[in-house]
Amino acid sequence: MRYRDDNKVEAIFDATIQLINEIGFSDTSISKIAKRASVSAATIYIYHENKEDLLYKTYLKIKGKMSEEMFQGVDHTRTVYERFEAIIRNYVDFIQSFKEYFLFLEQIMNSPLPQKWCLEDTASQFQPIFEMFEDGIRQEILKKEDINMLIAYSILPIAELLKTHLKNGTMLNNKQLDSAIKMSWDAIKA
Amino acid sequence: MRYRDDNKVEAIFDATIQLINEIGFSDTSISKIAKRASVSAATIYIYHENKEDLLYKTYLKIKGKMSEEMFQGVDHTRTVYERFEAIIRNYVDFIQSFKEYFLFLEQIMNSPLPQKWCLEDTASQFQPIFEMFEDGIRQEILKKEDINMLIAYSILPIAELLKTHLKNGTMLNNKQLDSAIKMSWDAIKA
Amino acid sequence: MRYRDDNKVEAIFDATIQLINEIGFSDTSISKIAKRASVSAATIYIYHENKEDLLYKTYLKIKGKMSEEMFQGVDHTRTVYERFEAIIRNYVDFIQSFKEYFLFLEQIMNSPLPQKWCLEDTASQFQPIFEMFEDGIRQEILKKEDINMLIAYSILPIAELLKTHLKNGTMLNNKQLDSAIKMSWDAIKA
Amino acid sequence: MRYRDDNKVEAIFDATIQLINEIGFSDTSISKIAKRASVSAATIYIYHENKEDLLYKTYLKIKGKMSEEMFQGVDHTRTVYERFEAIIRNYVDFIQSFKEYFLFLEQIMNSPLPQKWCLEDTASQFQPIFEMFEDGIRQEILKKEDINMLIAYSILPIAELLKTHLKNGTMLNNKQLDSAIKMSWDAIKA
DNA sequence: CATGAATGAGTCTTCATTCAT
DNA sequence: TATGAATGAAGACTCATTCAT
Repeated sequence: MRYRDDNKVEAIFDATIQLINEIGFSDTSISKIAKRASVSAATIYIYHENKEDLLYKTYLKIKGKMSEEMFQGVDHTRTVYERFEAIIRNYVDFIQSFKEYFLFLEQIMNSPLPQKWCLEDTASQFQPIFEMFEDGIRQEILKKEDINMLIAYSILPIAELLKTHLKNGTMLNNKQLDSAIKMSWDAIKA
Repeated sequence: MRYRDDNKVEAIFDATIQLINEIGFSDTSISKIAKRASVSAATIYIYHENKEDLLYKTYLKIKGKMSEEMFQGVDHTRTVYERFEAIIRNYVDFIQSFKEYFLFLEQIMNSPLPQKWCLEDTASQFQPIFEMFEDGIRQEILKKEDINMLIAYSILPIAELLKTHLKNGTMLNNKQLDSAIKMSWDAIKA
Repeated sequence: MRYRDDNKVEAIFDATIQLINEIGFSDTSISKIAKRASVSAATIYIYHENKEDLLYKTYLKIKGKMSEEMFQGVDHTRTVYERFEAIIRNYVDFIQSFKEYFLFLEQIMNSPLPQKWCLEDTASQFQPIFEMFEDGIRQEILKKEDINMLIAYSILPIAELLKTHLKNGTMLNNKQLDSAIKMSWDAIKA
Repeated sequence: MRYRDDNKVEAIFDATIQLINEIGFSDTSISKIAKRASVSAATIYIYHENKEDLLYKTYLKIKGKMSEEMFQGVDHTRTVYERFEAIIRNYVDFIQSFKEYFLFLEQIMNSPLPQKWCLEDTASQFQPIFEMFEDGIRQEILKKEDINMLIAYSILPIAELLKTHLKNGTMLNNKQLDSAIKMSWDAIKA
């Protein structure tokens, strides 16, 4: 008996993300993914039940990677602001290091797929964000608003900004990033 | 000869938006659109060169509708803050009145299609936003930041918030909207 | 009541021949013909029952034109050889003056369409050829062979030769034509 | 994996030729070919890139078969006349044994397809004919004419004659064949 | 584990034709 | 007479998926 060939699995994962970013959802077929991954289309079905399952697993893997990167060095011993800044800087690093992952996620999140998948479960992965905001509210450092609102005003604008930069092929410099962090903080601070 | 039937054109437009929102890009086929619009698939090709052209025209039409709604009552005689609030409230009205249009746009904007279409031209439709922010900066009311940044911190969070509400089937109440507007202003004011 | 518009009829006729020569049978559609003829597809159905009828009428018209050209100045007062040479020279003139007609005919004649159309009737148009050969045989000037055979050895080679020239974009010069006529005569003379 | 099924390939080949001869170019569709070959339409695309590629490969295969048959027993040790007669008799055998192949070729050669395919390369397959004629001219046995002309007067009439017979459902008897060979020789001999 | 072969169902698109004007 | 609109049927081709090896 032979073992799971992680090279192939990885190649399929990469090909999927690349193609969806390059040509979009509706033009990305299993056979194109297979070709890009230098693998037979049938091989994909060894590791994934069907096309949607492939997308879902790809999505989960990226989301995992993202939360992993996002919360490095973020723990309860730090102040709310320290955690806030660390999370944002980690997020920016993630987006810039794994552009394709990020754009893939954006595309998925704006499609009807998440509805189909009932995605509450993944929320748990982002627990540290909720905790940080809750701590901030409790300590009266942050505005007493719904946490989704705090996210929408502090984290999402950063993502949006980077998205624009990625699409224009430009880079966000340190000064701009500092400004952005300041604006995020201004928007949510009490 | 028969005359151009605008009902058919409209039905195709509606069906396209509905289906893309319901089942997503890759599952929306011309024949499904035709069926939903109670029209022959061939009829679609009378009014649209091909599938992508159909999407593009649909996109343009919605974008037009959106800018039309967004700037009602917004003119240079108003203060920066008045214009700011009006635009945001118009935008919120648009999103809530034409949920499907909004979600369609989000889906398009996060796909690789816009890159293909080279969309700078449509920026002109949103001139009033740029003017408002430029005026605000000049009058030292607003932060001296890149305008994309101001947009990312004041307008997009609102969209994001509403997106969440739409997907959850909840409504944004007046109090929440007032808070949001305040947060937007806090984020960008000098 | 309006009258038959011969310009339109002619434009359709021309467009049909052009397209069939350029892109072939299977790629020539009514709508392409209509576009080339600057006419609505529906207009074609005023003058022709259906697509096959269009082809058939086009074929007949060309065949008529061809026999008309081929027998100019050919009558019983001339000797067999005179008639023979005249017919061949007329035929060469026809092919060179109306290349498209000729190539269209060749294409039709090598398709299964003639079988469908039962084309004995058009043979009568080429009566003078048969008479000439019959006279030649009776006068023991020509070989006592089946007339189709005499045609195959005297007239068809000329057509074949010109076909090659047409496809290469070259011209048959007078010397070559004289040689060809000599070879034709050698092949069939007693 | 499953192995390449040459029966399927052959069935597709046969079906293509049959249909093109029976109903012509424009009515022969991939799905009809598939049905006739008892194969899924998709299977055709495993072996052929597209419809035109299918036609082209079919054409090449037939042309190969034809040259193979045509030059059996034809070599330089034979006299020019011996080679001439052998080639013609082989050709006649080929046409009568593989009527469908022959008619298919005629139909292709009179369509615009060959122009698209730039067919000089296949000329090399028919080298022995050119060599025979060149030898004949050098030995002053044959007329000093362009070789295409010699072909047009000696070989093509035979093809034409057989075409007529095939379409009428009649057979060329030995006496007729002998006459034809004599006429061919008369036309080209010095 | 891996894959080329195979296919029914589906894709987008064009077809020949008719109809209302 | 002339034609844009309309469409069911069919076109070529690709899809996601399965199977035999």
